[in-house]
Amino acid sequence: MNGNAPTLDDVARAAGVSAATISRCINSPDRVAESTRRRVQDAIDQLGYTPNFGGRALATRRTNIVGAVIPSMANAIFAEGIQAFQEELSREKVTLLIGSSNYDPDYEFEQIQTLISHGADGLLLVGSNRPERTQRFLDARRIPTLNVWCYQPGSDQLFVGFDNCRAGADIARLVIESGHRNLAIVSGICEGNDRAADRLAGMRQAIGAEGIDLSQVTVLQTKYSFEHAARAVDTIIAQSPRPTAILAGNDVLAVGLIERARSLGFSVPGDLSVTGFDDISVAQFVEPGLTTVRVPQVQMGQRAAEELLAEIRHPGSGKSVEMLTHIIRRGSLGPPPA
Amino acid sequence: MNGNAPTLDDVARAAGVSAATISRCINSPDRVAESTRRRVQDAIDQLGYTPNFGGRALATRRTNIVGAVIPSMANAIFAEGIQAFQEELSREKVTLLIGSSNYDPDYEFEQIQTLISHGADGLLLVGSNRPERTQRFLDARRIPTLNVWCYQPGSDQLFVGFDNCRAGADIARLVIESGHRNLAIVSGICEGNDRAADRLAGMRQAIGAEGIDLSQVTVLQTKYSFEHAARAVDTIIAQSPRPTAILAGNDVLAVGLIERARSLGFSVPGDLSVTGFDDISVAQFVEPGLTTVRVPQVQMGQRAAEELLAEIRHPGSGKSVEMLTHIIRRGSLGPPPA
DNA sequence: GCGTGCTTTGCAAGCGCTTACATTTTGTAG
DNA sequence: CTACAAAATGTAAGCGCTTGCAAAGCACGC
Repeated sequence: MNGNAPTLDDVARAAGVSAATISRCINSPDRVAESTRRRVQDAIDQLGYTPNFGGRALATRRTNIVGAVIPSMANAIFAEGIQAFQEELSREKVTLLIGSSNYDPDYEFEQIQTLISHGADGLLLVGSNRPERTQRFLDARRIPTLNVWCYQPGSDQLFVGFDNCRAGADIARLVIESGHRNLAIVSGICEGNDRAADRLAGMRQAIGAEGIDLSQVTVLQTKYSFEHAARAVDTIIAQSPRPTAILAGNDVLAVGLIERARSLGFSVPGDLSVTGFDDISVAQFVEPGLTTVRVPQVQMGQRAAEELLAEIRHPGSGKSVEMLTHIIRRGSLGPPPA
Repeated sequence: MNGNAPTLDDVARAAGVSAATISRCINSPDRVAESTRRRVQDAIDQLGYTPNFGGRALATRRTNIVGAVIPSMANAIFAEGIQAFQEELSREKVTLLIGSSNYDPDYEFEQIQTLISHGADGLLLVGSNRPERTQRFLDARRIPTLNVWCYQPGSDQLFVGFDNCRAGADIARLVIESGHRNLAIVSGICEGNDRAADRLAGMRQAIGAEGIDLSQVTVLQTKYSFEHAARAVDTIIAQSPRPTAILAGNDVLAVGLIERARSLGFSVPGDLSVTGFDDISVAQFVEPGLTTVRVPQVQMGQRAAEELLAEIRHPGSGKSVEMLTHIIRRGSLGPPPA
């Protein structure tokens, strides 16, 4: 913080009124006369005054900060949702403090502590299965917390998300309906990642329900990158009988799969169909376009902001919301080769 | 912040010492007797005490927060650099507060004010040309500030970045050396974006220097998205003589260009060469791979953190650093058609 | 026993802000 | 023109923490 930052008193002196009036000008402008307000505003602009956060936090016992911990900032999946979340917050003059956990529960806990100790009034977290310890801490502190990207009906926690399991089942069913019986799944790493795990579970469930022998379905778990997906392709095409469709746990993997398959000389979807999950922006620009599950990121972010703020302002008033996903059909899914 | 959070006084009472002693226990443990320290620590653990951030900020006039304002969180370009920046900061127990400006100078100013009023000890900003008003505010407050993604030798501001103009010239020169004389440029929007403007300027400069008539080179400025790039292609291929190479101001545009060109039946690079800028991860996965300028994002983020912290702790000690870019050659650039 | 210099602790004054309450100004009806 | 309510503004008491300063405790040598 800066030594020469102007304070309320400075502004008060400049405007010739008391500090209290300045404070009111800022926090409840209608309780102050029009003329004074203008004078005060001038003084504020003149001095470049900004309220001191510490002082304010101390006096109101509110920080107007909410924290979010996302698995990673280095990829686009969470970016749009977080952006929407932030926009919604800033409309309410609430600031967002972001931490990233690198998909590591311990690191997530650390980040949560940091956010709390910086006074976060509430927390946005991705997914829901976290270690005992983390949950205990959250409960003990009674921090309003909201989970996104998943939805668990009947839980006492707050969710704004969708049912990954069902969505996974939906896309698997579509693939089967297109005629495929030889399938492979390339999932993200499921450990510590309930979204990935649920998607996979949903896919398997649907596949089993359609009467396909699950033991014949290769499942590969792989890191979130084009490269890792490419390697998975090599494994899969070596199998016999060769799968005619690969279900990917997310779009990055799917794109990686497609690129690799094509550069190996396979036609997509002629020889091999591929589906994704997330509908990130490359999904429609890859050749062929990716058939995938559209996740309503932006609405999710907005709604999460609304509900979390509600919960913060009036504990108990935030509601869980289930969002719906739907499948976007593009060229990457076709019938199996004859 | 939580209503029932224990305070210093609570701990003091529990431990049977004064609040001052507790404070010292936390901030300079060696100034307090071993036995007391243990007793105090017990009380702290017992109560689950965490220092109140507001109170502390107020008293020390330090927050250990640094702010960053990036143009957008919704794309991957800044994500990796910011991630590195944050990792470096958290090593020093400094927290990062992120704002995004949506490429809008007014909004950027607003975000800067928010960050400052939340007590940011220093600021990371992208690019360097901002409105008079913003600069005045920054100067008046004497906030340690560091600019990334660009480099201006001889400025009194702090930079950790590279010379966009030179890099733009480099890639243009490479294209020309590959034999192309009919060029088009698809740039990002330059207004309020010195990186885009500098890249474009560098390209034009190099093109002129190679004896090509600049008035024959179409320059399109377009928004940052695959779609907008696609539209640009339509304009460019309608020209006569048709350009044999398109220089894009960034990789997203370049990828959009390639996809569109190919879906119109043009071969890349057979009929049309394309180059990008940034080297984002899709660049190597698009078909053909994108010839582009590699920007050392991660190092930039790390180094920025170091220098900014230095400047915060000892004003005047932060140094500007010029990073180097280099060209990554992939398949998208070839000789012009015969 | 006492003064000396040290370590350990407590006291109390803020840091900048909000807000309940007190006071002044203004508006309005009688 | 007065009386009184309502609106506008001021006063001052904290919010939880740090820190300069003062006081107290201690070991030591004389």
